[in-house]
Amino acid sequence: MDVILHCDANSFYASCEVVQRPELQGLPVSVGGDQEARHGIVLASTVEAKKYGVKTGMALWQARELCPRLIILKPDFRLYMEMSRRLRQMYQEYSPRVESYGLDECWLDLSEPGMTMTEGKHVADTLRERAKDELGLCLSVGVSFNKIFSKLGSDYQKPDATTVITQDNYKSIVWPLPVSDLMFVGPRTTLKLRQKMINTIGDLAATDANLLRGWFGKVGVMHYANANGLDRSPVMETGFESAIKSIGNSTTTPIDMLTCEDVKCVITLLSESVSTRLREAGLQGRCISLYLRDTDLKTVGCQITINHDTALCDDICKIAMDLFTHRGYQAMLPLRSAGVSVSTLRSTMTAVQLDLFGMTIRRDKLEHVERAVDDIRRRYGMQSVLRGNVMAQRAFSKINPYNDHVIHPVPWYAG
DNA sequence: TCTGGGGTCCTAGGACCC
DNA sequence: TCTGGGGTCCTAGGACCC
Repeated sequence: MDVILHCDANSFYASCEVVQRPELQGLPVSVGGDQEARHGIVLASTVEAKKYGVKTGMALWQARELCPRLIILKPDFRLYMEMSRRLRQMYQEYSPRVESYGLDECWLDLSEPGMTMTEGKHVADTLRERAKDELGLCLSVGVSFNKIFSKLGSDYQKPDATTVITQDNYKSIVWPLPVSDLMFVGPRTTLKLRQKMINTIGDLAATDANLLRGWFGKVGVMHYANANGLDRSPVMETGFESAIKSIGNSTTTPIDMLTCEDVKCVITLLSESVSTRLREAGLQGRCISLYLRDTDLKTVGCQITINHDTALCDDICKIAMDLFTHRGYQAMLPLRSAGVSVSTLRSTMTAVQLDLFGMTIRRDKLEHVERAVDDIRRRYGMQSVLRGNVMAQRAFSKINPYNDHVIHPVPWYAG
């Protein structure tokens, strides 16, 4: 029988902090993202903080208004990654197929001949006990016959609960829930569905699949299948990692970017981080994207595909700046946020064609220089080497996209 | 002074080639 | 010379996840 568990560590970031610092137990604690920028948000909160209405995604200043005593901590991703690793290690004792979904969620596939939902629930309860005893973390677990329903089950009751959704009871448990509870049904889709009088997952399940295809394309067909318990996407083998498709950094600056020089400074910093991360991953790419957000929060993105792969900061920065200047984005100044990313990636191991004009040699030299800088920065910190145009811009030079970025991959789209 | 940052996939239109 | 179909690549934008 197919038995799939979805384990969700409740308030993961905040809980990790409390585990490490027991004196915070019982106090309202939140972990805040990006406190240096103006619009830091709440990444996670303890139960005590939630009592005041503090929620994930809320601006930090709003959270402080709701709860003046709120203790706001800087995120410590090293700690979260370590706790995440220990959790996964525990899960792996129960299944050879443990698929991570972010740092705090996993699917476990217990399917095998003779397996039952009852046994699945037993494993779920055991995991919750062990997580509490051995790691100090609280889990909510969904047990079901597919990934979508097990995920829904782990959201159904929290914190610290197991929910079992079977072929026999899903119509009574799942169908009365609002459509927005279904994975991949976000705010926009919910709104569109509501306008068509489709409010519950049951309503969605009863809607003609072709109608949904007409409204939402192939994603609509996926919604139909998910609502009807027809999802059969596999839980990936432990250790499976999907290929990286893009590497990028973006940042909301401490003060608005007012001039082209400001923008250049920020784009330089972003490009340096992206370039270093590409080298670390052994990747290079040929599609360079620029993203900008102005003070009205209007965002635009543009991209260009060049005729060679690159991981050079020099290239990435120059091309991103070309996009900025040659497409009239100066008109968007002042800017609040900017991003640079590289996609259409290839492994550096893949052989490159040598050109006849010495370009390859020149690029090799540049790469040597950039690698040397990587090395110095690894040893003495990111600020140990700064470009001239960056050093000149005091307000932006302390932005550190490389250190701030969160390793938090969320692959898999059931489409 | 109102949602940060890092990703993935899908779609539609245009360009270009056969 | 004109027309149509099909495939692929590129770009912008939308939607979703944690």
